[in-house]
Amino acid sequence: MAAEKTIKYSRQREAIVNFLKGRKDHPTADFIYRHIREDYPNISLGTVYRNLALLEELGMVAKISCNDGNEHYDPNVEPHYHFICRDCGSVLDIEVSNLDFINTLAEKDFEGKIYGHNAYFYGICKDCLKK
Amino acid sequence: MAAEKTIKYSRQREAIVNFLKGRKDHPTADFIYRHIREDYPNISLGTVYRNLALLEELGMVAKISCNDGNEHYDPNVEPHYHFICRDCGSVLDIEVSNLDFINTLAEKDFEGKIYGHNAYFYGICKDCLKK
DNA sequence: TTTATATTAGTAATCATTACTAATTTTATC
DNA sequence: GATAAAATTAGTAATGATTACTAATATAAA
Repeated sequence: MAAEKTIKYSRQREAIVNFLKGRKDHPTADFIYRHIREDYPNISLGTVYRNLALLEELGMVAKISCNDGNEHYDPNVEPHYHFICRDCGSVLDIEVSNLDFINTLAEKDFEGKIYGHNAYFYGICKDCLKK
Repeated sequence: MAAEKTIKYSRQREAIVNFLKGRKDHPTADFIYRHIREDYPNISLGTVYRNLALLEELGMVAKISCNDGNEHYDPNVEPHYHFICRDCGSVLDIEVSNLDFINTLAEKDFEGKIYGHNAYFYGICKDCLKK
């Protein structure tokens, strides 16, 4: 029997959610920490990690592992694809038509069961193209 | 001017390459270390990491970051797709027809330049389906 | 063989993330 | 509004994967 833990409000958590919602680049925990510090100088990095993990558990935030060694966080939990800029490293949303049919393509000669996929696109973002 | 470093043979490196070539599951550095230790009890984990990095630099090994927190290594450097089993966590090759056209789909309404993509398929592998 | 240099084993350092703990906040109840 | 139980926090310590350092060893060319 899981002892459900009731969740109490915290300003730190609210600040984290608000900060995330205001960004398009899916920052890392450390980036969030350094920026929220401007408003809450005493917040600790552990609090940021703990809340991000909780928010993920609650389905309010998605963790994006995009192979740069750091976890990024996305307030948009709807399935969608990401683009990673080779120059600046930022992780951006990219709108792509539904690609679920590639699961069927992949399952064609595969002896296991495929439930889903994850895809990242690589290239140069709009801002870096200008430079 | 880059001072090119000549590369000398080492049995440890050879053992790493051979071990990797004999596997289908793209092991982690630590897994390779633990197995090569059976033949070379004195090999150190650092040697495994250093050689894997060198082999990657030489284009003889590919590093696969598949979101399970550990880097996996693949002796097949030709572009191909991977499958990750939700049960046992193993990373397997999966044969899929060329999917480069999804780059074009993704670039449609995107203001940057797309050079490539990376996709992972998730599900249950053949062996775990049996259980 | 000799000699220069790459490589190694072993260990220490780094970096992101997680765990721990006493003090503080939140929130339900009086 | 005061009280009390429980969640949350800040601060710090611990973890785990990976990288860096160094003196000793292995390789390869002369």
